Amino acid sequence: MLYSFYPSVNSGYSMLYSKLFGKTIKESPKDESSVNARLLIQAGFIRKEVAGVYNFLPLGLRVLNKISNIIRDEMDNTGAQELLLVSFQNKANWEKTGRWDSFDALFKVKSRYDFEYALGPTHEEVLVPLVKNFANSYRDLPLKLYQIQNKFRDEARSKAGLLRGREFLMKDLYSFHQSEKDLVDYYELMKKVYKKTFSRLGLNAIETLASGGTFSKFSHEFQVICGNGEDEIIYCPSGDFSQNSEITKVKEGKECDLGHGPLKKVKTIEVGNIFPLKDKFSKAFGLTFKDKSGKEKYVVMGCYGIGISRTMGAIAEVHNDKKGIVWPKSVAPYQVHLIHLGGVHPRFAKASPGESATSEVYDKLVKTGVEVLYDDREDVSAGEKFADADLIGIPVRLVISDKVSGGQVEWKKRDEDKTEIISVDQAIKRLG
RNA sequence: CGGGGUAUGGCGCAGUGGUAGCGCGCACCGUUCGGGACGGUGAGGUCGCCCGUUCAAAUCGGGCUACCCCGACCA
Repeated sequence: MLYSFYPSVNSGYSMLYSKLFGKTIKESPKDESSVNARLLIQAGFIRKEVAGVYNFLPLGLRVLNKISNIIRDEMDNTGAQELLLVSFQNKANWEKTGRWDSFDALFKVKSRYDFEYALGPTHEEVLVPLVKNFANSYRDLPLKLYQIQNKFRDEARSKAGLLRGREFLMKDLYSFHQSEKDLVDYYELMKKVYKKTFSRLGLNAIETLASGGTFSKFSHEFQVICGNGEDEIIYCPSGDFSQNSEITKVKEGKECDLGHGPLKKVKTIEVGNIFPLKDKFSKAFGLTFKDKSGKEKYVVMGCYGIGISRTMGAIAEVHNDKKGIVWPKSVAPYQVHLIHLGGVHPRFAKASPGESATSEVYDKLVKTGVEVLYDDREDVSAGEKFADADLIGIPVRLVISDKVSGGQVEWKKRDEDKTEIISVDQAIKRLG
């Protein structure tokens, strides 16, 4: 919560740029060419460890957490419960489903001794045996469990920054039902919930029919249109049809059945995917329950994933301009980028922060609960501060300089050119 | 996994046989202060790794590794 007793230092709500770990860099790294990686590295959100594996710096982690919390909110609203499963997984369970050999992106980890583990790329092999301990009766169903955790996949080729990594953050939810009918009801609900979740994240995700891979006969993907995406869909811009071009038999340009005009083919990023697993895994592990008449039946399952770090990459891919990232408000690391320009209090930063006009505004914003990144650097030109603010992409920029008088700020939104001078209180009202 | 490219200071780059340089950044001093300011001083590199050729290798030859891109693959 808010540390109001010590308002001028960093808290969960605020940060002094001079203290922020992870600075912007002027020239983007040459060994990255994807838009998301260049922007996110340049703006100080992430740093590459090895190919397809990225560290998240404080700004990046804030975005990741914003995304995660929106997803949590939506998942909890469907009656799901969050838990946290292991990354080191039991080899025997993977052999039981046959995926120890058939899942080719599976990382296999050997210990110095005779142990061997699967490094979790997905969690059916962990959760289904676990659920077996607790769900034995129709009274225990339906059951919806999810987690947010790093996944590992031994991709032949990682690429495009956060869009295809070997280690990435993912939300995976698994549902357990008495009947296929109950699964279908929840599955249909999740389609709506996914649509809404992505919309809250600032993405228009198109529900798309796709293959089921090693999981099921078919699945539904949530695809965001982006020229740099690696997927391709054929869809109706009016929203009643979309299929992954891997499986569709329909051709681009064909008239939509509902008369909306020609179907289009576009490149996309897959940010979510849901599968009706049915009894595939319950059979493998003997996950059964007793129904009302005492008959033993297989539990019917579904699973629902959202690539959280990939979604962050997708947002950066979609929401940017020549100057940098333009974060949607809901996932921005901070709501306000506060800038002080010389003139009002020359050398102000050498005085204790609480004494300058800008710091007073900063403290006021923080006390009100507004998340602020305050560029308190001295001896840095206006142009550089503006350039950094644009690069980082926080939705609202507030400037205090000799252009504004006491109690006022200059307000500018990241996605607009217009600036206006308003009172601090007005600014707070707008941010509320 | 096939093909292509790259590897020199924190970042971006130059340097085709004689012992490494520029811009940015960083540190200090001064001047600046609304769109990436200026002057001065200074720190920082076993030139990805190994082997070889040579009196001498960032530079030539061989091998390896890492990263990026295209393709194949991809809950």
